[in-house]
Amino acid sequence: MDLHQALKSSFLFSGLTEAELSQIQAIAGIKQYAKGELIFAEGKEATCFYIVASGQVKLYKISAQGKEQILHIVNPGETFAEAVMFSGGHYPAFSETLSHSRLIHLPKEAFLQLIKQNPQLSLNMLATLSKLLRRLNRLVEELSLKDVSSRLAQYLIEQSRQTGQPTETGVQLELDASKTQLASRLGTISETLSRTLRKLKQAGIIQVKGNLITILDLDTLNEMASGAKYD
Amino acid sequence: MDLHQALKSSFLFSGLTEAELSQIQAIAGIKQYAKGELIFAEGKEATCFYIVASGQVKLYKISAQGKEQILHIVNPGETFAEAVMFSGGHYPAFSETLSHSRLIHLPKEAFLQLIKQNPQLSLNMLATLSKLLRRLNRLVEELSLKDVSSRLAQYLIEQSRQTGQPTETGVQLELDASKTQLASRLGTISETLSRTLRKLKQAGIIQVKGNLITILDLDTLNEMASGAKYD
DNA sequence: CGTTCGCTTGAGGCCGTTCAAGCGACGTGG
DNA sequence: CCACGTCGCTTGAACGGCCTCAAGCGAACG
Repeated sequence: MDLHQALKSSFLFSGLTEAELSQIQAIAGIKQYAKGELIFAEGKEATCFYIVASGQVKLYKISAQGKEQILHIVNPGETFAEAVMFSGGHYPAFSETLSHSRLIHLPKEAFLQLIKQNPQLSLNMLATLSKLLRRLNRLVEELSLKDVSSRLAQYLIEQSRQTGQPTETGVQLELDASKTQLASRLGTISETLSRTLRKLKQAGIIQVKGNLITILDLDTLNEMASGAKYD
Repeated sequence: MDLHQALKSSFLFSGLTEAELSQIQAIAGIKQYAKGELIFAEGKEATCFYIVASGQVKLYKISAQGKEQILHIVNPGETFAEAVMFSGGHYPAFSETLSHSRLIHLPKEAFLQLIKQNPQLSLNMLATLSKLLRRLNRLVEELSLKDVSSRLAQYLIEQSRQTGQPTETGVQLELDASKTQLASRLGTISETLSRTLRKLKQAGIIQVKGNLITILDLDTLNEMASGAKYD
């Protein structure tokens, strides 16, 4: 996927004319990153925002004790750190590649000029930020009000909706990151995730083979995701 | 504060001409709410967003077990539920007045038209959403990575910066809501908050008199807020 | 073949919640 | 004016979910 293609495939730029895309392309750059490379640190001065052309990026926070909480995993075609253009001059979290990645970077000031001139771009950006808000809203809800089982159940359901393959026994899904990363995303640690998976497996709700999971009992899983207690 | 004044004093409408303000005023309505009144329920179809003219509003989620997590407390001049205009047709949380309040409501569709025609309004809205994102980012960080003592310490520090009064012994601040509400905002319950306050009091870090709190040892409080463990 | 890495499993402990009771302030009605 | 209810807050005891620490295991890789 080249720069032009990548820009075109991103939601943020949908509905723009070729001429407008060219304007954006003119200020964009692309760069390769190795796996596990730091893109920016929390608190660092923000100069640009990013689009993932290929690979995978995680946004995360770290506690004083070293525990990590993943805020978001960014997949190809998606943007991140958009919000730095409109408030605050510093990145609010850490960002790191999960695999070999190619990232398009767009300088903050130049892009801000384009937004001011382009109403459609403004509206797309508003929609993008709104979606982020909803996602974070749900993350807060999960962390504060639900236990690990609920969060895992909810994640499995969502993942199965997006990438699930029906099989004889149930819907099969593939974890989109390592179990350690998943744990961090669910606001817990790998040990606890491992135990929780085992619990669901022993209860006959799911089946686990490496990072392939088959949902055997969707009804019970739905109940758990809603926060009901499970014995 | 009348409707025109309230609109004018809101950040969202800063930098607009009188003519533009009139356009907004034309589609706005105002309504009185008693204390504890529900403004909208989570999942209800979203028809408009709101500005607080007077009073106080809480946005919150509720777990299946009945535990409440406050996402945000909205004060006069501030807006809420803006994001419903750009993504999703349903309110993502509950909303309820904390005191007798007057709220301006702006119908979603009509306001969207104004935004499309007004670049400055778009930019203001982008800035508003960005701030919300930052706030939620921090809430996630606190809930996931910090214990109750840290969260309380951070809250006290922020509150003292905003509304603190210097006294002989230290900075005095007033809790902007009941302790039960504060607990919900900090992601805990009133019992735990009560115990945590007592712990800080006994350690000589703060002094508590009703909802007046004096910070005696800001240095230690800062350490606690950063997430360092306290013995 | 040794090392590293991701994952799993167990034991132990802590933080925060749940359940329960008590207290003072406040408002209402007898 | 007092009795009684409610409400917000506090305190105690006990439980439980999740984290910490520690060890072991298989797979990948140099």
